Amino acid sequence: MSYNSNQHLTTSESDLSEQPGFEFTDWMFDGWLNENSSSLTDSVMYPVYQEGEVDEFVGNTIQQGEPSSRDYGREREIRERFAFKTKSEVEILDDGFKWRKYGKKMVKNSPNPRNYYKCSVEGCPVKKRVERDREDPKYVITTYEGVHTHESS
DNA sequence: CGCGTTTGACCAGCGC
DNA sequence: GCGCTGGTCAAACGCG
Repeated sequence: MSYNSNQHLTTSESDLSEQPGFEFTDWMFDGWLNENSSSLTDSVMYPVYQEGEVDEFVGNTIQQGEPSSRDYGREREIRERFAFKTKSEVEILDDGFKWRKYGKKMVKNSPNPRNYYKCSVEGCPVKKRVERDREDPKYVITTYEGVHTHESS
């Protein structure tokens, strides 16, 4: 756990539906750790990697599936990974961490690019991906991978 | 100058 | 092998 939610406004349904951006909170970490997130109307977090199983977005729901063979090899390293999607006009959501973009890719079956970010804090291994929901462009899907080795700044 | 973004090149896995 | 794909690197560039 590396986020001090007291410094930021709390997430609420109204905040998320009104604001183009949103605030990252402990709830998101806790939700996935408890493996069952509470739900907000416009922002739902989905655990995507737990106990060697991979859940994937299928429309608005999650389906469990086999981990890809690529993931198998890295299972231990990327245990801490989760995704959530947020209704947002912008993709740049300030979650309290400093990110450096290091790549952009067009992915198959989606007209939208996927952006790759890395936490710019020295030695911190955390990465995230940001892309628009393929069939509902009003939503932004963010996937976090790893655990911060420091506090947010 | 220091740091972040952009962008095409590069790489590794997989399927054929 | 070859080509496709998703992920990363890094050189160039932009900007305070």
